[in-house]
Amino acid sequence: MAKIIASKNGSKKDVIIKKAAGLFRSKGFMGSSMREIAENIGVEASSLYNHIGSKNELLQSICFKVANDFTNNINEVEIQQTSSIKKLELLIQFHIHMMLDAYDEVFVANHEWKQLQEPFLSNFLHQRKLYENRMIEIINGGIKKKELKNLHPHVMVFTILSAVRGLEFWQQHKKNISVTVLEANMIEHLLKGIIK
Amino acid sequence: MAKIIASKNGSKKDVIIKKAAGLFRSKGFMGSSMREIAENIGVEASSLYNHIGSKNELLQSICFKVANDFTNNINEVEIQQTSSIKKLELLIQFHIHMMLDAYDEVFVANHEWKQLQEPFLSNFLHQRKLYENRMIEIINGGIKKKELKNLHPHVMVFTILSAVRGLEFWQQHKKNISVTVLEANMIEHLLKGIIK
DNA sequence: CCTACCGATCGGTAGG
DNA sequence: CCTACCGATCGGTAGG
Repeated sequence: MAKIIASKNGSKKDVIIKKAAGLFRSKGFMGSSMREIAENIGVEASSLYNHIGSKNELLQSICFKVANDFTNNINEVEIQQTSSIKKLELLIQFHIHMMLDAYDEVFVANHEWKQLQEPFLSNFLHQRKLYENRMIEIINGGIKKKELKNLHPHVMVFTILSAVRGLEFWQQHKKNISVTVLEANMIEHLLKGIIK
Repeated sequence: MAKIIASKNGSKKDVIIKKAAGLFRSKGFMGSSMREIAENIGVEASSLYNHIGSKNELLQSICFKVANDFTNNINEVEIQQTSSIKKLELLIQFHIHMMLDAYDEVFVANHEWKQLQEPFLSNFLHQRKLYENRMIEIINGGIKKKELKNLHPHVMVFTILSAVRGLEFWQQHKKNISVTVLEANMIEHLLKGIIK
């Protein structure tokens, strides 16, 4: 009769979500069973249902927590009185830090959102679309003010967003490359290129 | 008693693999059943086993076809007598074209390789590691010849590799952006940056 | 190529 | 929180 131990900054539900995020990242949503999550925590699968409604609800919690974090950040960035370049830098920085602080969750939101059920799937995609559009607006502002090259804004946005997702790989090389180097190098690369 | 129709340039097995790639991309490997693949083709699930050995074998065929295509390309690029910049450009170009010509397969190789069984999983990761190392060597050459900035080669490699993966998103915007614009913009961005 | 079927495992519920 | 269990679905096989 083991028990789920709620931590200081999280309910039992949060403990389950955290374990689920780790498992969903390493084995995928469809490849992870409720029995595995339960085993990881030390209880029977059926006990989980005292704290959560369904497996899909776990995925929803993970995906929207991540989406909301990014939305909140761009809210702050948008109102700053600074150049478009600096705004992009702030956004990239936040993506890098999210990837380090909430690796499992960001990974799952990036890879498993397709398994979301309606209406959550549509909501998630809508929120991501809005985020992209707001990035495009920042870039359009930069092009108008001649801060940025006149490249296709949409291409720039998903080049940047995709590049920061590459930090998933980086998790395996943590020891060799420091966060500071990584951040500086990546921002340099994505803003100023690599040709000398 | 429907039959699998082999096309001119592919056996019945190839037809099954192609359908599987499409399904694995849209629903994930674990989220796709053999019954769904069969239904897509118009036969019963058990009939598939006259042409293939197992579900995992389908994933293997997809992942290694893609891996081999990339390996063959870097073989050709490496021996060319040209600058490191041109070599990177050729590699990026090939990634873009693979993403367009074999979208499903590249997507599956990128997202579902984790579901590979041993020893295929190790082989796949090894092959990818070799590819990355060869890109790093090209970049190191460019740094020595002062063609490229002295940034961390590994960070450059996965910034580039991740960025081209962003073309997955682009599939949804095909109508608005031409391949030519996309290719030129992305290469400009990844090599020379976006700051004016 | 199909019908018929196997054992295993799944998400989830009832009831205590 | 657990035991016991449900119906559904899975990958795969036997046999024709």
